[in-house]
Amino acid sequence: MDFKKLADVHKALANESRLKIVYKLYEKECSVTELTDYVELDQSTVSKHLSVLLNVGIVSNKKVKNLVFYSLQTPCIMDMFSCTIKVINGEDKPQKKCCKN
Amino acid sequence: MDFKKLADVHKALANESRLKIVYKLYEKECSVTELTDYVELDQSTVSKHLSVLLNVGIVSNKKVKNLVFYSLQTPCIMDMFSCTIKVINGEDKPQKKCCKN
DNA sequence: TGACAATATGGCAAAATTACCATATATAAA
DNA sequence: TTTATATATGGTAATTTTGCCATATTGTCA
Repeated sequence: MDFKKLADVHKALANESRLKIVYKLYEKECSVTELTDYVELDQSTVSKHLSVLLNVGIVSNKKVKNLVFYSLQTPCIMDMFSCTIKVINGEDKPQKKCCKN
Repeated sequence: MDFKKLADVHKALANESRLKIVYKLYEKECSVTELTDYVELDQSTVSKHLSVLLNVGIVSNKKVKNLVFYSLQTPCIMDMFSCTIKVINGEDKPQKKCCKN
């Protein structure tokens, strides 16, 4: 088990602003400017957040004219969140599985 | 959506040593001493890692004599990891879900 | 080409995280 | 009670993360 890589993915998700971005991208792909307006942080900060998500493969991007659109590469992430929310609500208990494959 | 709490859960998982602990606890419940031997960190460090996991509800503990046993409270976490690993391997692609409920 | 808009990068200060040491606390056994 | 073992907590230095500003880069359009 590569705990380093596993930790890196969770690190990418361990930030409120990046989580907001991921949720937004689940709705639709967005340009950096759209995301910057949405999360209300400096454009350079958003750009860096996006590179963190890009580096672990959670998002992908494509250039259209002078815009760069980001999209959620791994919808799987949203299933992870449904588990995370169960953890928050203390809904999962030993002997049960929350999302069976 | 409470992005703060969501981020806190992922923060708890955003550390190699805590991930090792979670995997170990998936096998069986362990005392702090057992976990300390396993991850090879200072006992006080392990104790603090455990309190992080405890605070977000990922583990629970119980006292037996002068030992404190920790156990995985949310097996759901292991399903999250199977998704995380797909992210790492780039196996998930848009339009597909990796772990359907 | 020049001017402009969108995005990325370098640098920095503040804040958060990590792991250690020392020590406090609690429980058990002698 | 004394001693020993297990766990938790306070303090601190090193490292990492975060977000800003300034600026570089890239692409579009006139």
